[in-house]
Amino acid sequence: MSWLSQDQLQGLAQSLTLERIKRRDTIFFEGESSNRIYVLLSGVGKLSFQNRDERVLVGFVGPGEIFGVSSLLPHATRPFRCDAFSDCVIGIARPETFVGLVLGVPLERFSRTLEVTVGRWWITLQRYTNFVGLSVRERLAGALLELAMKFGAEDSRGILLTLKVTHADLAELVGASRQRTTEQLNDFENERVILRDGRRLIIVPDRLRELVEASRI
Amino acid sequence: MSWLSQDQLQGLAQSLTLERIKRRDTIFFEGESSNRIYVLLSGVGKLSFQNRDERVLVGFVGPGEIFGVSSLLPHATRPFRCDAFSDCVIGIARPETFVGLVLGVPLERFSRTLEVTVGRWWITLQRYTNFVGLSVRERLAGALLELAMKFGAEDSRGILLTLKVTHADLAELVGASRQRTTEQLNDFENERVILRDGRRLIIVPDRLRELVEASRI
DNA sequence: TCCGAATTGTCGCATCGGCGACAAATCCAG
DNA sequence: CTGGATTTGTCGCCGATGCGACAATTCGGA
Repeated sequence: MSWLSQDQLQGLAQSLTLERIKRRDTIFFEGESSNRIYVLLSGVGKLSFQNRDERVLVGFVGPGEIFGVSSLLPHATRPFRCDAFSDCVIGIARPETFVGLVLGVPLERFSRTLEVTVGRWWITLQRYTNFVGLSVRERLAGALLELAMKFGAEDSRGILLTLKVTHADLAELVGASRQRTTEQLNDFENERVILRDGRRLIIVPDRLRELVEASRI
Repeated sequence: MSWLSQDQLQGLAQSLTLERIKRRDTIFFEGESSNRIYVLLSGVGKLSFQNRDERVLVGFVGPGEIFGVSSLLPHATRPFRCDAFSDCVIGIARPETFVGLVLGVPLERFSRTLEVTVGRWWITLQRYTNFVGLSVRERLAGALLELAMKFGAEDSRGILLTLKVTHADLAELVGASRQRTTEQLNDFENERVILRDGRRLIIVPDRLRELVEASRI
């Protein structure tokens, strides 16, 4: 914790609420709204989430690390859950207090800065973690949906992708072969999940979302 | 760009250097040291990197977005390269100026805060993007190396993992089946890339690194 | 407009890896 | 110390997907 001045350390120590967590107990659940930030004082934490029927272990938290960071983003919910991998002692703080102490800036301002700068990482990380264990079909569905959100224009038939991406681009995006991507896109077209206007894609978000949700039961 | 006050917007506008980039030209390369931050004023950018022999497309950058964010972290190099996916107009700023304007805090302070809070996301994102297109063998090698860095203790024979992880844990971490993970760990043991002390793992980082590097040619 | 280049469509084959099933080894709580 | 629970080791089968090859189509610059 040597990144703080002596004063800051003292201030932080005072505003932390300490708690002991037994091995395998949960510190927070995925989907909860995030209004606390944590410091791991001793032990090891485990970040994970449930993707379809399999657990994805996102990473471990070591002593001295700060976690539960989604509380620093605007209107964020926990994307992962955190369990004690061994017996832990944690410090709990309100994000307002934490940011005020460490940076001397109001949380709201810091939040917004985070959002516009590292927000993309956040989104991208969620895409990648979600993709673990999913088939090409599902990864592609997710990617199309994300593209539609970002580069879509309303159309009578759905959302028109204003970005002219080749199948090879999409393949690189979802980590699949070009051929498989072509085949899957054709399947989607047959199922009316996407339409084509020349080489432009029109996405029917509702149908696509069904596919993605189906994988998230 | 509505997240800034009128004053801030003006200040930012003044300190941005504008540049036009033609489609397919590169804005920055992976591995470069990051000392500039960018705002995409028009066009679309593409973030990608080369993993072994295949390109991984990490994501697209849309108008109004800020990119090249690794320049906000201490001693960072670009993890991805950025190309203009269509003709672009970009604004370039020094990170010091940007942070001063947006937050009114010295860059160094902000950097450190970023590092201890969202730094883990950064690392994790790199792990996940690197894993795309790799075999279980290579993913496992990478994960072991990461664990050794984080939870390792020096040992005469290598790095002793102080974390007692089961094969099932490792499997969840790399997105593989438990059986496959067991088999691969045995292969590693036969190749003397890892050793065992009971159920404790001892990692020989040099050998393991060879495996990971081999995949990165 | 026209032609080479890029993109899309479609095979078949080889392989990686998931999954069920079960035995063996090891651990831990009483 | 001991017995059930957990973890590890090992099969065999099979589906998903990568990859090479090539034709058909479409695009975009001269």
